[in-house]
Amino acid sequence: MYDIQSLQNRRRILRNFSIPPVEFFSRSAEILAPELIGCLLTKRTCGRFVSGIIVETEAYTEDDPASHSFRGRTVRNRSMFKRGGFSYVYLIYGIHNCFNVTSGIRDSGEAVLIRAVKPAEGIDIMITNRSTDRLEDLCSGPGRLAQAFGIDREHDGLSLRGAEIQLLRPDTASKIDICVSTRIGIKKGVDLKRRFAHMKSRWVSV
DNA sequence: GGAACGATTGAT
DNA sequence: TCAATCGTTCCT
Repeated sequence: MYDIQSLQNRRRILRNFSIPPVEFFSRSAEILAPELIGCLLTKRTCGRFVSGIIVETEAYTEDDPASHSFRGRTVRNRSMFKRGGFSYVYLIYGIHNCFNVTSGIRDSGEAVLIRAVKPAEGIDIMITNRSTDRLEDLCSGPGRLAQAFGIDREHDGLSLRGAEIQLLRPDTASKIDICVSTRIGIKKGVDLKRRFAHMKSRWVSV
């Protein structure tokens, strides 16, 4: 579908973002996770684009009992051991997909879970995918976000500097107030403060 | 081969 | 508070 309004909206959004260098992702998950707040996650789908500004993340490292990589490499978590800048997508509770950004060097087994974004582009697609038109419910939570973007395990292991999914960094560093807290929904590593959220954002989960 | 469980969500 | 739902992991 040729949609001049969508194209104009995309041009306006992309004006302030660009593909970060590989080194951006090669830092440890704890460093990268807060840096991803304010970045743009964008995905191509059926000739259109869905995108949003990241407002909530969580860091997972290999020495962390809550991390999928804690017990080493398996069939499911193998993407976590790629170098930084790739997707790690897994199914949770047999129902929901969760989207992660790998970080660190190759074999380090680190990733950042993207828990929420502020919808920016393709909101009509998100509404269709999510079967709700309540904007706060579209992408506030990892399962919701993946559903809104149409992300599933088919998108596991993709480069986030590639054609299908891109993670773009703002060109000008603006000061963002970030709230650090314990992570959501885990039973191990509960005391580690590795959740990062845009302060007072209406778009974060819980 | 089988059991237990999980980085969640939505309805009650 | 609880059910949904299934791939992965780990144990036998």
